[in-house]
Amino acid sequence: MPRVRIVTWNVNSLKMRLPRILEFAELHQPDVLLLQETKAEVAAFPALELEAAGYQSVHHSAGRWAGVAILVRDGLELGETVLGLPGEPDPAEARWVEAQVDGTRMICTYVINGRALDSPLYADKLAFLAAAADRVATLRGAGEDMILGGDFNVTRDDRDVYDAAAFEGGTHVQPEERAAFDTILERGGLVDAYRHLHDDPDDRHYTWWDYRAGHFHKGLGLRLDYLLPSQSLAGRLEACGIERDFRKGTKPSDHAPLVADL
DNA sequence: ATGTCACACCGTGTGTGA
Repeated sequence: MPRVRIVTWNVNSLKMRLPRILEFAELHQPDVLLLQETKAEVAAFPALELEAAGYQSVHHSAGRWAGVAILVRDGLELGETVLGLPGEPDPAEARWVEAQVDGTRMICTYVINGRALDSPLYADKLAFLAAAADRVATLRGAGEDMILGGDFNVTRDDRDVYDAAAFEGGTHVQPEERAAFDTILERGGLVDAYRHLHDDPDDRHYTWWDYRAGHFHKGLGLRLDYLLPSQSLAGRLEACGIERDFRKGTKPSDHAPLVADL
């Protein structure tokens, strides 16, 4: 695989965010984009606009909610695609899509939020994370290199949370969620690309900020978005960073893009 | 500040999901 720039970005509606996505593509020239929360019907997917910008795409749609897509720059080979995750709680929610890109499997996921610890959706979240671990273990066993990226709705440790006390008793910070995340890394043989390059005890950089109450302006965010390459690819990591500028300006998503060069 | 944004629906607001 030649040097690639890969991006994960929860865009919170592809339709609303298309101008910012095209702006981002023009500025940063990514080779692969993993997009979550497309919130677009199949027929509403802006394939022609993306083709005009130089990208082929695969979209797994759930209509008005969730939805994930992989965009691949012209010149890279977009091969086999897979829609859905074996064993996921509700396949109709469209939270997992895979595509072979020049022989490397790119995977884009939007993990179930969970809402609250006493919600059935929280059990579904843990089940989804377990199914993801099974899937990456299967792929690893088949000898495949991969890059799994997306919005995991989990922080890995308290560095990833602006105020751990404020989240006590809530989702996104629980030890069982974090353990489920670590199991994905272990069983898939994957590396947290951002932490691989930025592991200072005081490194506090976030990828999501609530739209409300000026949280972005106040620096109150969470690190929820990840790029997880196979260990065999991680040695080639040159850079991994968060493009905070795309959380600003006109009609931003509540997530910033996470970019890795490898 | 319980503070915003985006979706669908016959809608000029309300419910749902984040």
